[in-house]
Amino acid sequence: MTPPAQAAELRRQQNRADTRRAILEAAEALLAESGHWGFAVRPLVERCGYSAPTIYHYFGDKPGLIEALLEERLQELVAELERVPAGSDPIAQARTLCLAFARWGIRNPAHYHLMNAPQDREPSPGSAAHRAVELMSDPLIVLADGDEVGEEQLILIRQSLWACLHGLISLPSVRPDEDWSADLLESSVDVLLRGWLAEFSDSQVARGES
Amino acid sequence: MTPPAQAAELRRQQNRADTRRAILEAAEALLAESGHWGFAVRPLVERCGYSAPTIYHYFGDKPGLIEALLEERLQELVAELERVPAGSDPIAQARTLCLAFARWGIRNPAHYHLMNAPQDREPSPGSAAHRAVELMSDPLIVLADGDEVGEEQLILIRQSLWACLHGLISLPSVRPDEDWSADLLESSVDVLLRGWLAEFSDSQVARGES
DNA sequence: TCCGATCCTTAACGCCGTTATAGTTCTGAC
DNA sequence: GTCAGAACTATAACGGCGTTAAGGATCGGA
Repeated sequence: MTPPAQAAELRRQQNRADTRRAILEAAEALLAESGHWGFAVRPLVERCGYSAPTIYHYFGDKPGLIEALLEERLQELVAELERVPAGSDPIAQARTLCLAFARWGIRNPAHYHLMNAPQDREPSPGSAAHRAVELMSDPLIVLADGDEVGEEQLILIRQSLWACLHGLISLPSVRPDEDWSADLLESSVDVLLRGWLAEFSDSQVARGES
Repeated sequence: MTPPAQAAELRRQQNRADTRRAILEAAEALLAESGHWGFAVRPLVERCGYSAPTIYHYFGDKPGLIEALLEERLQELVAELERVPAGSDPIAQARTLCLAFARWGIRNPAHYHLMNAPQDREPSPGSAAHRAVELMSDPLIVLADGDEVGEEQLILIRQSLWACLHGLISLPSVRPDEDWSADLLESSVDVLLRGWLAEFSDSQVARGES
């Protein structure tokens, strides 16, 4: 490729990145204003100055646009999760990870809702969503390696935490009329972790006795 | 009112009830087939044989139709909740109520989803939804009367149970790809109730020590 | 110079919830 | 018996949604 061609290619890529960015920023603003309902292509067309086929040119379809929107916010979440030290206590690590994840969801209710919408794509292996799942599973893997708890029970704990966190994140945004306690998230996570801990130290005792 | 007029009025009311029932039954069937996405007025028009304005004549708008749909299923839930004996142990009662509620939600994922949709109306005081909320709160009221736990903490427990149950009900229907454990609901409810029980017997100890 | 790829637009399609308009039927009063 | 009006139902449309077919403009490379 000749030097002027390289320069032209660069400029083209830059333009492409710029329009993508402009559309995504308008989309973020629209989502913040309108919530997950009300987030539609046509208002986005009005706001970003590009026509609908342009948006489809860059993102394929609406789920693709949402995927790009989520990717950005999920990178923030991944950064927070990566800041949690592995440490020696996997329970404390799990606690911190759960709180970080839930607080991210509560801070970004519309994004969280879109993440669990039926139109959601499978997270590709390189995506931030995939990385976030890996990070959330880390302390459970440590527990599994430590042989302190069986495989099945570990799956049960993971699913229980996941489901309850989902409820703690989504229900307050679904029922804004309720006066939600400020301690709800933290105390619920504590109760869950302590409860599950007691569950499998009991089973250890049981194993010791048998 | 003359006797023939009474008969005519009765016949009219019967016709009205019959068409309402026919529309609702078609709607139930459509919801069962298509899920909460895909539940739309036009397919219902095709299925029930009445035109769209007729449906709007009977139910006002789509949320009104959904409300009528929910009312029926919620009456089933209320019947189940009423069958739970008050007994002497409010914890055991709460456990049974939580499990009954969650299993109803898991059995009727589309109805449960519609119940928490943004278009949902406030439950009117006479509705089955209102009655269900009352029944779910019963054991917590007993605990409050027993003075075993403070008002604030009671709200916290109620919200925690509500939110976690919401997650345990809705997440499996949102993520059908995950291989959800059969024990998930029951063991999670147990962990939560035992955890909260420990939480406020601890605080009783703390109060005794202070 | 001209080809082809890229970028972007206008205009439309088929779906949705909803409603204006109007035709039919049946009730109740004169 | 007649006639106003209420109740019931239908056709056809409106505006908004996600999406796309068709075509024009721009621009780098042969």
